[in-house]
Amino acid sequence: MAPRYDFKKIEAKWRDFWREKGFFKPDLRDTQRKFYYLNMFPYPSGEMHVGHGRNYILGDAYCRYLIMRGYNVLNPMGYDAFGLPAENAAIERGVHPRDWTYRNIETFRRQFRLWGVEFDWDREIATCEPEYYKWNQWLFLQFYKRGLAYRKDAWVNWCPGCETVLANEQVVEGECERCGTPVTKKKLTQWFFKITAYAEELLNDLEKLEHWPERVKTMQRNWIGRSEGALIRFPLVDCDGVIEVFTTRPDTIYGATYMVLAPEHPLVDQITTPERRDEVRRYVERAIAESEIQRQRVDRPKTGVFTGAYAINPANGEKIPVWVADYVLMTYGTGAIMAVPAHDQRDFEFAKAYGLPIVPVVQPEDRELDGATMTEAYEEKKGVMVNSGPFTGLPAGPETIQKFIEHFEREGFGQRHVSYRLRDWLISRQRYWGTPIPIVYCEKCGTVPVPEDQLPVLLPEVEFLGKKGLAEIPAFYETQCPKCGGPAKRDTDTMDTFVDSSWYYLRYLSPHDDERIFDPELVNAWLPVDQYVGGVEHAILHLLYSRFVTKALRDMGLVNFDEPFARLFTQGMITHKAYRCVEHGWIHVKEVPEDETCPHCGKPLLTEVAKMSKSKKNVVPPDDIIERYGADAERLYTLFMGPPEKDIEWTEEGIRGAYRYVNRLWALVWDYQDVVRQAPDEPVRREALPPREKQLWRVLNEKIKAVTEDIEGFRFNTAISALMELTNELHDYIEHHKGERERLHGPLFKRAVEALILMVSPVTPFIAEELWRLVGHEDAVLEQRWPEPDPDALIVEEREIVIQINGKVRDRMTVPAPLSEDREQLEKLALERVQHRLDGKRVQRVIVVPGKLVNIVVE
RNA sequence: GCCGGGGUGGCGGAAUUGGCAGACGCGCGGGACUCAAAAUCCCGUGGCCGCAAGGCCGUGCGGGUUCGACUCCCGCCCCCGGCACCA
Repeated sequence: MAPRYDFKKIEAKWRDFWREKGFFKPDLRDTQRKFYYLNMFPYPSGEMHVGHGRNYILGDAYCRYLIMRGYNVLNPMGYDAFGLPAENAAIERGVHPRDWTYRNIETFRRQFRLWGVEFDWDREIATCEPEYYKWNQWLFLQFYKRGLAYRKDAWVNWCPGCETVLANEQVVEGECERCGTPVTKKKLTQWFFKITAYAEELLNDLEKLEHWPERVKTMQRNWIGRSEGALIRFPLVDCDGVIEVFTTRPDTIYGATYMVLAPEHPLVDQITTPERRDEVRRYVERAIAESEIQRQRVDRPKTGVFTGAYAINPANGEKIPVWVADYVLMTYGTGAIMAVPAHDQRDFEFAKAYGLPIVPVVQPEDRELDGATMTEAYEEKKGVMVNSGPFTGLPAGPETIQKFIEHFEREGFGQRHVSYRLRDWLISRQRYWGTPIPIVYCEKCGTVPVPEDQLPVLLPEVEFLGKKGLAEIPAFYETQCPKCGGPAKRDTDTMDTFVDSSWYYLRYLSPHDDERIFDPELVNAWLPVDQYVGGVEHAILHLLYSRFVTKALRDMGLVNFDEPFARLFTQGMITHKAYRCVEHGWIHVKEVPEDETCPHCGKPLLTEVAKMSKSKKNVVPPDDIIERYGADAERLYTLFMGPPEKDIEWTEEGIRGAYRYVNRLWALVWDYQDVVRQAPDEPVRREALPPREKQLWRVLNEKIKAVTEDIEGFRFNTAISALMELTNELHDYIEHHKGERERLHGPLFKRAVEALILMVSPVTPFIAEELWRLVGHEDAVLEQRWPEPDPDALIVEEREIVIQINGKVRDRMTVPAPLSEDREQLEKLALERVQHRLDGKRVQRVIVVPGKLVNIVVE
């Protein structure tokens, strides 16, 4: 009888072993078999839960596998350590964000160790260290030099909850991505990174990323939002100037019956006639005050006001009124449109509401459009151009659109233009816990970049100030101009933390270099990252910014690749039931009794399956799981629970199932360790094996093949099920010989058990290391070679042939392998075999699929 | 509305150049061990009919192609994610 599987003792025994042996430290000079594996680095918030494990356990298992395959694996870890939650937590607890952050980092390190998740710890980085953020500042200065960082006065997203501005990417359905507060607009002077300069390339290069999930690429395509069309200038009547519009339908210009400016459009004030001024001002003020959510509701009625001004339609010389309406957005195109109500549903609704003329210029083939009776806009590009001057009679479509644009270009009032939804990346943040922007404002010299040799601009060492930023710390912002030495003021904003994470994967190659941002030689040798893994929530934000920064660095000559991440895998979330009592609110999962009633009042609890969060009190900490079932069981369950890209619910039953398997594995190897240890180390020859042994030999090699292929494809769930099948097969084999160990085939049994231990080791490294010693080895599992299938073992001597009648399985027969390829023989044998079922029925046809089946078609 | 992904037992999920649907695990039922329970082990487990042998039905719905469809085609429904007054 095996002694109890004492996971605590075993895991404690091996916990520091791999680190001490240096298995996770690559030799960076050896790039022959290099593999750069990377998990998205975490934000160190409190402590990790089992959901975080999805990411890191997967990565650790994959890297252990790669090491055994002989790869030189770089798998580093760090912390995205700047950010607002640190400030908020610090405000709540009265500790400095730095202390809170470092305490969390300490917890994360402890948890990684408990999990057996190993990295090259010499490369650990934290973005809040001056050693790191100095290079954020350096990067900013390089961007500034090249015009990729610029300051402008703009309407920006403002989160009243976080008291800071946000990038467009951080506004989700009108709300702050972080805190959910409805976002408002503010006009501020802020720093931007010119990501739009790379819009076209960011879009086109998505095609190169064949190993990225389709949905991430689609999301980025949508986000970039390319549309082709034209810019057209409409001269104003009675005053100088023009209104420039962007349109994707230049062919409908003859149907433009009015124009609309966004409420924030700078021309609004200039062109509004005195008698309309009050009304326009009221409308504009109200529109600007409204939140983005209210304004962006698709279903709300169109509103607007007439400015009193007119413009000339440059195509036909007609005078058309200029309106202001909030359905036109200042942030897209030029902030102004030509309105063609007959062919644009939004313009149509507006025209109907305000009695503006509707003039069709595209007539469909099957009906006659009439502006007076139309009930909706005709948006299709099919039919014939009408009412369109020299274009009348042309077929509607792309060719005609081109002709229109050429006409505009000849006449000089418009030109071809591509517009993007993507806007420049606003990087200023009015917060303390971030990278100071290395810019000084001098009354004499203006905007002056901090010289590179004066970096880093350090965050001031202050008692934490609560919800106040650098703007409240004179000791920080009062400075001298680097150019003239006169009194000057520092920029008091910090950078968006997405700047920190947009290049960290480059820093891992030389994390402590204080001469330069990274070592280009190493970076070019090791990048792009071979495999990047993280949550899909970064599909746009982090991944788009990183792609942009990589391209910018390439154009500076610092890197020689176009894309930072060759392969991307997005793992799903782990969810858990959350319980709520109508009276007592969220109830912690640990306090919920078996019958799912409230521990305070006994009422039945409401349940929902949700992402683990402190607020819903449904967080499962790994520490508890490891205490009760061990890290190996948690790792096994995490990888077995389902396909890693899918969201999945954590259950107590599931972890128990995994624990059972680890126990079974322990007992199996323990009980038969002597058979393995004493077996002669001789090759297994298939021909020499008795039938049951032949089967074990075949199954073993099939499973080696299956497990290997599954791990390569990140299908750990099916890899583990194959390992379980192999374990079951071994049990069955032992059972076949009634557990009499002298009847077991030593060399074969040894091969099978050892392959099982090695193949399970990426998933359950602790027990694997222990079992490996138990069967008589002195060196480490990570020093072993990954098992290879023996092609000879995969040869099948007999095949089972399915016999169908009319496509339904009716019988099966086992035939020698060579015979299974003989169509005529198979047909004959099958007919004989099912003769009794065919009585009297006429056989019409027989389909034979060699090696697989015979289908007899009757009547 | 547009784009992407998906829908298979009580549950998580396997299976695709069209060829045995439900691997593996959970749960459940039965048995062994035990004074008893837990743990463990063994057997069973898609539904319906049948004592059984066996039969019928079955991969969201409706059609189609095919000897044969979870898999391919056409038309729908539902769920998840992204974008959305983007001109």
